[in-house]
Amino acid sequence: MYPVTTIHHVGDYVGQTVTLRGWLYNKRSSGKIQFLQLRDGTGVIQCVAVKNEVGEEIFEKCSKLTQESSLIVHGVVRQDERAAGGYEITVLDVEPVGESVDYPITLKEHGVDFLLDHRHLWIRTPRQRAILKVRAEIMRAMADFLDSREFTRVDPPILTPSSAEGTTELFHIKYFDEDAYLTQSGQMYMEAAAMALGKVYSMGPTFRAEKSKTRRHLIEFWMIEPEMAFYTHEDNVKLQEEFISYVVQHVLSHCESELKTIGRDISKLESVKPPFPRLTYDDAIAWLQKQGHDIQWGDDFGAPHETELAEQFDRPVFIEKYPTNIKAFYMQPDPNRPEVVLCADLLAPEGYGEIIGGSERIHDYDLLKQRFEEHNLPEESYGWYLELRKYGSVPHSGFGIGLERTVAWICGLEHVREANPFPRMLYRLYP
RNA sequence: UCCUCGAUAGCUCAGCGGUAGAGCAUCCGGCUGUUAACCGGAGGGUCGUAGGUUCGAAUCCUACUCGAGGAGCCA
Repeated sequence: MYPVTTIHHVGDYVGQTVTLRGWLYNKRSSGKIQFLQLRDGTGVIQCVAVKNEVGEEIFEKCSKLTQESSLIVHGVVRQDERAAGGYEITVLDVEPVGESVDYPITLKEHGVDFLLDHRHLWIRTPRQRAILKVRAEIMRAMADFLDSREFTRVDPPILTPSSAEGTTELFHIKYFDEDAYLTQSGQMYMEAAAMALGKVYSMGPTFRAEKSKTRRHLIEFWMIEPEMAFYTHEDNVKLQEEFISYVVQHVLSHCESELKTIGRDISKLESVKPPFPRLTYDDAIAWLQKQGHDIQWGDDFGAPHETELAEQFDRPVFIEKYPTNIKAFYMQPDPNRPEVVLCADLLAPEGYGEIIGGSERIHDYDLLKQRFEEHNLPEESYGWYLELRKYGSVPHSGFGIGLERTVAWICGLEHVREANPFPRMLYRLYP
């Protein structure tokens, strides 16, 4: 019996015999020597089997292994300059575990459609593994940042009686004899939680039944939604830039090899530190008009507008104080200019678009009740939300960050579908 | 929902009116340092579906199906 370890830790065992367990990523052979590329989820390492050294029987076992067969390898860890990761294994013995016949994903090129149909296998490749590691590290950094600032994680429901904003299409399901919808945002519940616990955040899936078909959209995606009692718009924006900067710097220092595998140009991330540039909606419209765009005050930005605005800066940019009537009903009007609201969207650089939407929320009972009437929102569904303003209401703010867009930006991905392990897209529910 | 593009071997693609092709993968053989290894050989096809034009259609036309990229909406 030899110590069992992982590829990530073989450096601690140089000169010793260890046991590794994993899958055969690739194999090259040359008559009397075979090179087995073993992967175990923590990395890839080359295991060398020489016929004269291991003997006929073990050499034969190696030659029968096919791509993605699972196996246990016993061998000596050796430092070797020729190896990609710096270490190699000299094979003493192999134990085949599960065979793999006609593995569909080869090491050559594949099309997107084929890869998505085989997503359950595609995630085994080094690039996809690296993206999933970065995603996990981003979520860890987000939670660490918020936990260290005394936020409490609260999980809002996924089944809801109706929508938060009333605009987007929701997934409708039967809830026994009632109608229910899959959540499109936990925000309203987080507002209730903030009145109970002060500073809270959620992390979970949200659903939009929109027929969106672009590289920035998924039908099911994850949001992180912090909500803070007594926070003003200004406090909110400041928290967001510290939050994003912490996450990016954390990934840079913890995921160096993953970012390299993905091929990310990390010089574009190093500058992501506070303060972030800020434009008011007014400034942004004026700037776009100067660039020759046909856009008027009161219009919302399109994707090309967002890209052009963000391209001016080397870090994310806030666009704040949008016109009241193009934003959600619950946003607090600017006391000096009621035609705009105290909100900010954060646009990521390099054309990744909006990654955060946040605002100060209306805390006044009468104003919120008036908004309900203006937007024809049924009080039987939203009564509880209005009631929060009746019992010790306080100014409060929050924001929602789209996880897949953040992962896509930090990893430099072409499309958000690679940022989710099993993406749900228009026309794609399998696997 | 709209606009654009695509569908040929398991995969990636070429062929664009006259006998269905290549590389990779698979199988067989060779090779003691390979890095998407290489060299030789073999098997592998209802050219997305339906109809039309033509002496003849993978190729031209029409419809449909499926997918991709973009727009709108959003995170």
